Amino acid sequence: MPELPEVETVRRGLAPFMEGARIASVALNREGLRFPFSPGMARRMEGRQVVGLERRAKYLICHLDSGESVIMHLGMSGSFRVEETDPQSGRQSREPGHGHTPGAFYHPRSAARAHDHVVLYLEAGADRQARRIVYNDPRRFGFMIMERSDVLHGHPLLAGLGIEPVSNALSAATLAPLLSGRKAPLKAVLLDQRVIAGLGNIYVCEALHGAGLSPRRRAASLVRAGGEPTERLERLVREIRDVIARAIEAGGSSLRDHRLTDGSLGYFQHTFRAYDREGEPCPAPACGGTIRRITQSGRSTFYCPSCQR
DNA sequence: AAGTGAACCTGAAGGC
DNA sequence: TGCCTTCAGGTTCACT
Repeated sequence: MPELPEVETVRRGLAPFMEGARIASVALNREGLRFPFSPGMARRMEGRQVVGLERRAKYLICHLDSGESVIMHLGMSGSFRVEETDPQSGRQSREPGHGHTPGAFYHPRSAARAHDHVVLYLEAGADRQARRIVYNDPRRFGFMIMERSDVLHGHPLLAGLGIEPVSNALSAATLAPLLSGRKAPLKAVLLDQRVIAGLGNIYVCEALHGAGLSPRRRAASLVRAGGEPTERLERLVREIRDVIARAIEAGGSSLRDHRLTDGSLGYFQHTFRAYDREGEPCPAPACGGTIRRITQSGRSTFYCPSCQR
């Protein structure tokens, strides 16, 4: 499901409700997801205050005042929703608009749903309502595990991550040594989280189309023999930054599962130029080509053979 | 060593 | 209608 823009959208949706809130209780509705939940995870979260909600690549990291953090990943089909609960009864509010915080979203469909695996119950406070944060994940490729905050960086899941695309660390100069010598297709290398952390199938396809580069080209072909980045690599970096920024702005792409935490849809999918557009005319100016679909290392690639060389 | 493909799991969509 | 196949935004592990 979610690539970096979707995860960032989720983070922005959750942060106003979670940061500063205290976790009253936690319901784990199964033993685990892709991995078992950490031992005593619910108990270790209960009574703790959320001091920050951070994103790294496609990971969400929830920092608690206990000095522990929860590392979360949405896998292919994970999503969060925020529900307001009646502080008196603890049940769901029935009427929208009554006494709810401005900017807090009311969910008319508030009943528990299939695949609701984790529920965080947040305490009411002086200026906040009682709420619950519900994690739903039909395919269960996502996970939540706990780790001490001071050693988070060294956790095996996070330690090997590559360049964060929405940071100054991403540049042709930093990317060049990572592509140098790699004869795998450019598409495959851009999907490698150890190179750039956060890109997925959609945004790699879109960035390559924007840059006019073939997904089949060898990754090393964007680096000169001396290790210097080529003009093509400079262009690719600009496209990556641009497509990620525009997608975040649009609330991500909603194909099937992705929802903003208020239940609304991202709309970046309407601006796809190549992804999922097999057989359609290439939107590049004066190209006249047709978007093709091929398979590369088991994943669909969408590209225009005419303008992507 | 590096690159490819299968596996994990459920649900939606399309073909017949 | 219903059954079957294919595919899906990710990651890891086992092969070659």
